[in-house]
Amino acid sequence: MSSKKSSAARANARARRKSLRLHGTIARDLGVLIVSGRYKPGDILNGEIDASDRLQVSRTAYREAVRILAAKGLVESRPKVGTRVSPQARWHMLDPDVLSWIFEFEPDDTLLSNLFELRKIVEPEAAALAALRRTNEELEAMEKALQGMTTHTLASEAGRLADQEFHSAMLRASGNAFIVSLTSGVGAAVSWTTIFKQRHNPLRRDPIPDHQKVYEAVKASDPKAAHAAMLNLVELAQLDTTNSRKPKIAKTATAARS
Amino acid sequence: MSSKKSSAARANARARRKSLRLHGTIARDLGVLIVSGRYKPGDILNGEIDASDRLQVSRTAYREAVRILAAKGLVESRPKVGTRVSPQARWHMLDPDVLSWIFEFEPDDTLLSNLFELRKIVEPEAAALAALRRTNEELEAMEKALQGMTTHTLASEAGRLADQEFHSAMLRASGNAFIVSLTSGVGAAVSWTTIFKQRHNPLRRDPIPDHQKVYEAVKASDPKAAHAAMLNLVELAQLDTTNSRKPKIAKTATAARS
DNA sequence: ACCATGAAATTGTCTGAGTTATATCGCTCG
DNA sequence: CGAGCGATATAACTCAGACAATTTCATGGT
Repeated sequence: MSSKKSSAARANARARRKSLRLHGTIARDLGVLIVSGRYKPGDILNGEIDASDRLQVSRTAYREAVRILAAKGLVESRPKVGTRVSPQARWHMLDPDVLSWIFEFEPDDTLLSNLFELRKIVEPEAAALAALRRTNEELEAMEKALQGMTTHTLASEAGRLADQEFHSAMLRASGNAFIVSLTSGVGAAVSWTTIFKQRHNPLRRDPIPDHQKVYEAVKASDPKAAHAAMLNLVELAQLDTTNSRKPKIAKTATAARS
Repeated sequence: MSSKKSSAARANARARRKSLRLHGTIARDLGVLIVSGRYKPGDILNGEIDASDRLQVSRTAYREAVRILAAKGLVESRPKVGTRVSPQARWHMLDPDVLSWIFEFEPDDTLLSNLFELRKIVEPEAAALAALRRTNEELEAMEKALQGMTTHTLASEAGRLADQEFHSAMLRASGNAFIVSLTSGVGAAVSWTTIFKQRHNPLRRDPIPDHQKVYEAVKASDPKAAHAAMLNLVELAQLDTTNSRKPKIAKTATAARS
């Protein structure tokens, strides 16, 4: 009786944002615990029965959550030994969910700079490819995104999405399916950049002209110029996030460890 | 009665290689059907009951398989509508499993050249970073892999693994977690290169000296030289796979795009 | 023409039982 | 004393069947 009534309440309480099912929210919760370091590689999760019991969910839901985590390389489970957290090298760091779980809290400085490092490697080349291969359709998508960035303020939700869409369209225009699949990574970084800037840093300069330059180069089918403009754009974004951080001693993980 | 006896037989028959569980083999089978184009984006899979019935497995196992596919971006399932194949842009192309499913059969020419395109972008930069950041441990791993490539023939399983390990160690030495997570992609390409060469193409030239050059540059902490040597290495590998294929109409993506 | 209401279909969740794989321990044998 | 081998315990794995929740779609009322 009581279990039936509380069931709906619990489910509602869990499914905060988005339309996540129960197994989805469990996967997300566990995933965040793992990528945030609360569970460390090598650790063994509680058995299915204990864990599902503790979370007040059925073993089915818990197992499906674990399947999701395993599919993303975060855990590995074997009979008789249990489900253990995989070493970080096996994690699918560029998986959109893993990435969003990492950015759920203020991410590690190292990880953030690593992400920008990859962006600086890939995005300029992607822009160069886009200059050679873009279709008119993709070009229009970029232009539309640019317009979105001007009409809405950049700090707003709509502005942030427009920024993401600009970079996303650029990757799509590269015509390379593997580069396209890096969209989520770029999006996470873009999103975090604006959020961070909004919180800690007054608008340093208007980034729209920099975007415009990339667009123009792609429109003119000039790979070299597109490469240079995109590299410049990403470097500026990185400055906005990493440069002016408060020199905190140890806010999160470092202090809690050992 | 009969169901119990046949159960073990069926499971055995499915779990061909590796220690895949039932849900794993189902996920793999469905995944291959999707990435190979047998199921196209927008298609809706049979309902859980029909599907699990057809495959002679429980609904639980089938559902867990679908969870895996959903976690990799291949499908999306909603109540009342069903489980539909996602557009290719949402697939996690760099997921190790997705990649291996793609390479299960002779992969698409376009996809293969796209993968090499990404390698040519990332690996040289990774080598340059490795030249700056490598630890002695990682350097030793590279040297060990090089030795493995010389002692075993390259066409052999051991030789192929050594080749993969060389590139893997290089990415690890870049010190960038996101670059490390691209290891599977590089590994798939390397693996496919040697397999293809073995099948279609007599050994064009000894690739070991080219590997050696990269290693020397990294050892000497010379990023520019490492970059150049790695780029050369990847380009030669690409030649081995793409160049001497039957001359279809168009070589890569350029023609397919309007 | 539009909005509300209900029914149908599909995935989602739960329960409890039985099965299978595997690490560990203890035994025997060399 | 060490190495191989078999029983055992423990975890994940699979199954079956029921019920709940969600969303689409049609239907009827306004």
